[in-house]
Amino acid sequence: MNDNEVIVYKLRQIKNMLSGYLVRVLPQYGITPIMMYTIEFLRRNAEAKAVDVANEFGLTRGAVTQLLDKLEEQGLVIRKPHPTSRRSLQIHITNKGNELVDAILNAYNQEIDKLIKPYSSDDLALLRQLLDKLPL
Amino acid sequence: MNDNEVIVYKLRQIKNMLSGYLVRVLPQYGITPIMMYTIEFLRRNAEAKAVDVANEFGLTRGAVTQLLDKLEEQGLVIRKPHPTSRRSLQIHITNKGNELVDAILNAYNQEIDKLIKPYSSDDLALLRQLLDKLPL
DNA sequence: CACAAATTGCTTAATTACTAAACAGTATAT
DNA sequence: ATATACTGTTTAGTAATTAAGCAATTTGTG
Repeated sequence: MNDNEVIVYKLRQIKNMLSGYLVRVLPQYGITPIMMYTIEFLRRNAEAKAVDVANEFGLTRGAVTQLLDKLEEQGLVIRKPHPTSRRSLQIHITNKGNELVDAILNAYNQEIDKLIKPYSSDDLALLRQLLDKLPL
Repeated sequence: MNDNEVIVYKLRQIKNMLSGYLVRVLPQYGITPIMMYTIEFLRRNAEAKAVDVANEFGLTRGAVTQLLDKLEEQGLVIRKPHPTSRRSLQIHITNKGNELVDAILNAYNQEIDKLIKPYSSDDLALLRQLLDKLPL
């Protein structure tokens, strides 16, 4: 295999490892991947409406209604009136929601840290430089 | 953010990008991620039984029965009698199954290739060396 | 301005992927 | 030989999702 093929293969392995970890661990926190991703998305986009969540994840608006129902039942988010449009929602993340996602991300990042444990600090700096070039 | 944090963040972005691509593209091929992964697993483990598929993906045996039903309906695999144990199955991937997965992997790898397009061949060699150190 | 068209969120019925539990046939171990 | 374990299947139920339609609101246009 040439460099290119090996790199593609390794990136897939990284993806499978990370996906697998999330799927195994999230049930312990009582939420699903889409619930986790939604809260993360709302953190990065505080002004996002329900329809934005639908577009971000390729869900229907109906699915988002029910997703928000569950998140709200668990006290992770609160639906609020939108400040400028009465047909839209503004979705507020509760302290509980933020703390839950922080805890999950913390555990998740520790898992990823295990991956890069073999690297020296020189390697890490080099890897960072290389990853910074990715068009993400 | 220090090197470590940036790397963890970038690895997550890579994972999200790859997962998202698969989820968007697989429906066009008429199969689901688990169907795709199952055929890939069976390619790497020609002697695998249904119960091995269940263990590999954390499914119940009942779920695998139905998964194989679908794969067989679409002509992607064939259940065969196991050569040594009459209570087990041997699962044969058809030409159609192999060709389908080849086509998907080809498209998928091209997508990943886009990611690493910015790299010079020196960068690629370096990146490969670094990725080779990952404990995967 | 008036009113048609588009947007937004919600509801409901159906679909899909899955589990849990029970079953039948087969293999293993004592 | 007989109990125990393994393998795959079936069935009923659950959870996440879509599609389609509704109501309220907003936007665009004559």
